Amino acid sequence: MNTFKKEERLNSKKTIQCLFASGKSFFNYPFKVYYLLSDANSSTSTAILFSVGKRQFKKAVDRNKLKRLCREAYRLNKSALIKKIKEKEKHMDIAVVFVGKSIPEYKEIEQKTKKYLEHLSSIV
RNA sequence: UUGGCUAUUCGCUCUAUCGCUAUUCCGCUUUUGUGGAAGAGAGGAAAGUCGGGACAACGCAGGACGCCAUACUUCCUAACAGGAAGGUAUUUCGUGCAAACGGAAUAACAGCUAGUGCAACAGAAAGUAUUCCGCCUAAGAUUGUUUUCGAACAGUACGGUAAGGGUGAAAUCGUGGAGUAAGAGCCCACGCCUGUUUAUGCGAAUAAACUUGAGGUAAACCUUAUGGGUUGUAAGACCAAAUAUACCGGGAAUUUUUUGCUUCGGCAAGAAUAGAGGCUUGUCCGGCCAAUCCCGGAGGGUAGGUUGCUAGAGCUUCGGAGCGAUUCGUAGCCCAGAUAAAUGAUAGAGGUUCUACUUAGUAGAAAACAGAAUCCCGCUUAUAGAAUAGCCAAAAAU
RNA sequence: UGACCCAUGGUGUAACUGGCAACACGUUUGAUUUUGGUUCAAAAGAGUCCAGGUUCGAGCCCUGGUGGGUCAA
Repeated sequence: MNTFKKEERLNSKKTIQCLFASGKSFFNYPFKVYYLLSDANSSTSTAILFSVGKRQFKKAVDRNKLKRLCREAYRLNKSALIKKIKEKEKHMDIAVVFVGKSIPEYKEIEQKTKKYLEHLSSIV
């Protein structure tokens, strides 16, 4: 099922700081992706957060909309990555930062999301 | 009919699939987790944080001052810098010969007759008025001439004069008359304005009579009246986990210490508790502040959860009170509660507006401002488009 | 979420208690020099973030907005 529960989201201050400090990153315009691989220690295999900067988008409406679109795209396309990580018995923290300066269409976001998910699964 | 302004109301709807957030019910397992079902899930401004409350914590009691806010009147409200009704002033439109009346808009609309201050440049003078130009020579002063030695005539300003000129944003009430040497609210009439009294009105005020003649500026200091303690839900309360012992509060018991004498029980003298200093809402008054033991809190560390948290100055219907803001009663309803941040995506149908084709259908396009974070009441700002009412303007028809 | 501050030539700052918006650097032109720099002489460049109001007169006072920044954790 294409669910997206709270456990799959990254919401601890400590782990987020750890991720940005010691995680690796790559660009895939309009996204910048941070990730950190570790051994499996919890029930879930991935935890992700989406971020849109206040500098690019001043209005809260735009930021909310972008985050929702990104989350929707991830929810519908994440199954392949999770499967692969589960086989290897690992855990991955991911942070996706939106770097672009205009709001793209949903289809465009979906394509880019697929790309970076493929990249991540190849790393695993 | 079109356009503008003001006020009020609304600000896309429905269906399917896949999700997210909490709630209720059922099943399985049962600390909890998991599966299914049901109905619910951003706004008129959620924004700005500009007023005002609710709620909470804090101060060692209390008082004075300071500071801040408000400012025509009455009413409404939990309260307000909000609203309603009314008054006054200004602007504007209409009617009218005019006086005036009516409509609309705007107003930080208490007090310079409480005190202090300020007014560049220009100008004589910017505030107890004053003589730069001008005007006058009546009285007094002074110069000259004449002289019947009483004075007369002609000048003058160091005399009189604020009517006129010029300067300025502003020049000591305005217009007309009387008056005078020339002039002046010096006097008179009308007007404006200040105060008092009377009448009407709850009141702001209005009207009449008498009186006064006094420049502007309070979004200058200030005065008067009224109100305000300060800080804010990241306030605060609780649980779990964690635990060296600085510091603080409360209670208990005593005074303590130095030197000298001693019969070792005490006695005598001095010092400390005074002052200074510190703490206490912005200041002052005022208040509190030595050491030992016990109890409690707190610091450090760990950084999670619960609560506060959403049933309320709540919404809707009907009826009453009031010009109105608003309020009273009755019946019904439950309407977001997230926490690195839920309220979304896709597809289809319909409605609205615009454009094109063409003549009532087809095709295409568009849909603003904007996202809860303790909650309410207002204000301000942003806003595609739609509806209703009033006013204004233009055009057309009758 | 709450509290608060600032905005003036291209840049950095002034402007007392409302009265001609000033200074430095930079820019341009000329002189000096074989040329450049230094130095000297001159010139241009703003109407004070925006919109209203008070006032005879606002950079300054008042109101509303815009943009930027600071603090509390």
